[in-house]
Amino acid sequence: MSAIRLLVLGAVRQHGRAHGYQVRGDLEYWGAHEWSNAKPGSIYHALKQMARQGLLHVHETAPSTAGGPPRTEYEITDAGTEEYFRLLREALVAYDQKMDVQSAAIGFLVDLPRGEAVALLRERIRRIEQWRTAVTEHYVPEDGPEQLGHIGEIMNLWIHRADSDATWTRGLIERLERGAYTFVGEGEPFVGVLAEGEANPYATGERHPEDDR
Amino acid sequence: MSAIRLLVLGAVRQHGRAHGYQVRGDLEYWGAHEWSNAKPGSIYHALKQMARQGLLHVHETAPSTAGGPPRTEYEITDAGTEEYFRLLREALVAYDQKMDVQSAAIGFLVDLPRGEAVALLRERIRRIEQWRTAVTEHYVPEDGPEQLGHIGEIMNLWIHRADSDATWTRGLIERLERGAYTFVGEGEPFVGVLAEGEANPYATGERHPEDDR
DNA sequence: CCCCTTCTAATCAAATTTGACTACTCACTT
DNA sequence: AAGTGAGTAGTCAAATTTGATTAGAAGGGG
Repeated sequence: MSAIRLLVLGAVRQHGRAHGYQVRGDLEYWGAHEWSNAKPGSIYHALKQMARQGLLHVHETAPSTAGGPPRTEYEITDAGTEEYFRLLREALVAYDQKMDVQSAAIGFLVDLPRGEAVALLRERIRRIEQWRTAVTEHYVPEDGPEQLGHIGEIMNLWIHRADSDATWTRGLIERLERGAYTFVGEGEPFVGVLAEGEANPYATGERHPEDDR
Repeated sequence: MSAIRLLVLGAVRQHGRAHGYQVRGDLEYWGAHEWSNAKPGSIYHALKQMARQGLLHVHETAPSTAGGPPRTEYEITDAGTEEYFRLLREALVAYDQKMDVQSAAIGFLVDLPRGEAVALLRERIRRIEQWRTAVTEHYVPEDGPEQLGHIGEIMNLWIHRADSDATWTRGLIERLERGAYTFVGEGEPFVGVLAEGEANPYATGERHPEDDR
């Protein structure tokens, strides 16, 4: 699955109550439109879908205070909160080549108690190592890896990525154990949302380097 | 874009003439169903779509020789071949966090002359470095990276990945320059396809470790 | 001979994603 | 007074992706 549900749930939750454009703004602030499918269409779709599934509650609201069509506000429900934490925990432990879910999870990491975050990251490392062993055993033919020819390079790439990812995760754990960042219940939380009316330095249209792909 | 078009075009091209199930088998042999969206539905859809766009030529063929519904065979057209090489070159130089396109490109690397492959990989490194610089400058706020709080870890992860990817690419270039693998025009090519009737050791259903995600 | 499983080959509905487009307001300019 | 551009908020059709399901043939056991 993609990261869109986690991202949208998390963004709505941080605001308490948010309309689509606000969610979109937050995710742009995070740079999420660069590394995930957090584009307008996907965001609005996810909001509607999750509202239908009872994860979000819909408030019909007065026409916009600042131009544009009337906006619909959403609020996270209990079921939504449950789903949010389920997705977050899963995203943290799951090893996957796809960056989007992992990046989203890092963004919401501080919603968990520090201890649990560290524990989940350790579990992540364990799974990466397990994955590595299994893949190595599974994809190396009996007659030696040469049998695969250049196709073996694909596996090589996976392994390299997995190792690099494990290393990075170890570094993060270390930083967290040294007390980096403010986790839930540790005082004034860091909020990655834009204040009302604050300009978004990373908004779309400013041209990011990645656009050149 | 996803890797499905490159994968399907490349698979059909290697066979000269192939039906959907054959393409599916090849991609499974490569492990592509693990790291890309090469699932039955997507493969058959891509075949039809690319046939409509003139990249593939359709042969209506007699009912299957071995059970199941009649199968449709496809052959790559000149336009398809052109598109194939365009996609392949693009995939090799483009830096993207998503593994699927890159893995697919590595799988078809030997369809290019060795010299060009190396040149494209060098260009890839150049782009990764450029991306790295741009991202670093762009996402570090004036008041120091601390402003971003734990959100900065997302950027940290990207950078780590980019560096690791560049390192891996350098390693591959080195191996290629030492003469590894057989490229187009260098004699008997390595074919990553299943021979008629050969059992697929990596087929779906055998349970791969990654399934545990 | 009938039932069950496996393999072959593909299709379909539903969900998601994309990219372009609509429509409205405000602040300026010509 | 009309036009332009930027920002706000969201919709829509088309394309793609997912996951389940269909359906025929072959093989084996009872």
